[in-house]
Amino acid sequence: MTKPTAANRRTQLLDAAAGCFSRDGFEAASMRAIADEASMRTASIYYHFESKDDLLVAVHEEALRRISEATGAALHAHDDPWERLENACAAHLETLLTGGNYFTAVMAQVPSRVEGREMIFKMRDDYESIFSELVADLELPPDTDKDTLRLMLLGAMNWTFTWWHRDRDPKPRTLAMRFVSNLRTSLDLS
Amino acid sequence: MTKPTAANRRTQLLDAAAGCFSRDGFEAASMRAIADEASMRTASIYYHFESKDDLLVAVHEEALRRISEATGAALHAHDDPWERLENACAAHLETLLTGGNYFTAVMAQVPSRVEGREMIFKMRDDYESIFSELVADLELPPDTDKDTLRLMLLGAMNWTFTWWHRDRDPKPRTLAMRFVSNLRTSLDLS
DNA sequence: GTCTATATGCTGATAGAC
DNA sequence: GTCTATCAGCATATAGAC
Repeated sequence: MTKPTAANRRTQLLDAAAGCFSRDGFEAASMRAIADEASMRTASIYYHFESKDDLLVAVHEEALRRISEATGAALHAHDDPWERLENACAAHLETLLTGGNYFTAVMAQVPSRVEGREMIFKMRDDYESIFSELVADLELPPDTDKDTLRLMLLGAMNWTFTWWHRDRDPKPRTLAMRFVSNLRTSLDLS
Repeated sequence: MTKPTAANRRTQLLDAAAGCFSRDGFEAASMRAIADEASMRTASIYYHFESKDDLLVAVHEEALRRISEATGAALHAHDDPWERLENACAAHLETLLTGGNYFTAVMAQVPSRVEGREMIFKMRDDYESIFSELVADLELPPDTDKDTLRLMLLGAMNWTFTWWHRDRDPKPRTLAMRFVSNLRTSLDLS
């Protein structure tokens, strides 16, 4: 039995916001709907959060905290740089695709007028720097552009949320392995 | 000197809609703003389009018509399957990144309540089938999953619109070549 | 075809009681 | 901390004159 505290009411509200943003999109989600889903009145939200924009930033913070933790854990699990990359990709993709509302909410485009937009982009960049390090440790052909490689891999992974369905498509880990394998080996037999 | 006709007023309206959707996002863009940008009154829009949703579908139609034309033209330009793929990717990426408002508008998530959502997804699928054919023609190692390969490539390309800036990053064609090259050759030197 | 005028409803946010 | 009540504004869409 948990006592209701300011902290867990805030969490409850954040969950509700993630759910609404993820289902309806940020603009179409209303403060009323978020309040409903958290069993509160609209006005009560403003005790915990300054504004709707503030709520979006907080959802991003939580999502990036979670995925940083998951991907970061894979970082020191192996010696071989390619294996480290594989594992980080698997963690990234698993979190993204099966991590629930927070990630669906975060993968949408951030509307241009949102206060705190810059902070959101900064948090993303910070997280993605994990992949810069992973790619930097690879031994690559001298003409390979490492930025392009990192962005290619992140793009392939991040785009999956537009098409991936749990019941139809390969498991996130399988997908991650295939992505890395396609890069690592030569696909040209001709 | 062009006479104002229903057809070119419609085009003007479509351009305005693409601009507003691309700048503000679909939900945040208002019919007033679209009308303003087309130098009309709000009510006049409804002579040409049934609803705001209808406008979004029309913008998608036009965008997909344009990119299909560009990418399709690259399809028969070469004999070698890898060269054909390279060229189709270059065309896809060039159109996406330098094709203006229509593509910025189309790359955003389609809100779940939009009437005509299914039609939009069908148009996308139809377009992307070009890449299924291109990948089908490649000679690949027997354990390569062709769906994963296609989706990986399309993901890498489509995600570029979240980070690419004209003044900072490589030209679309260069990027496309690097993407394909990363797949075609082996990156693992160890 | 485009206009003016307006219906109807929902929006984010605030004031102030409890 | 949460509530009731409400503000002021903007949304999409329609009616009907011209």
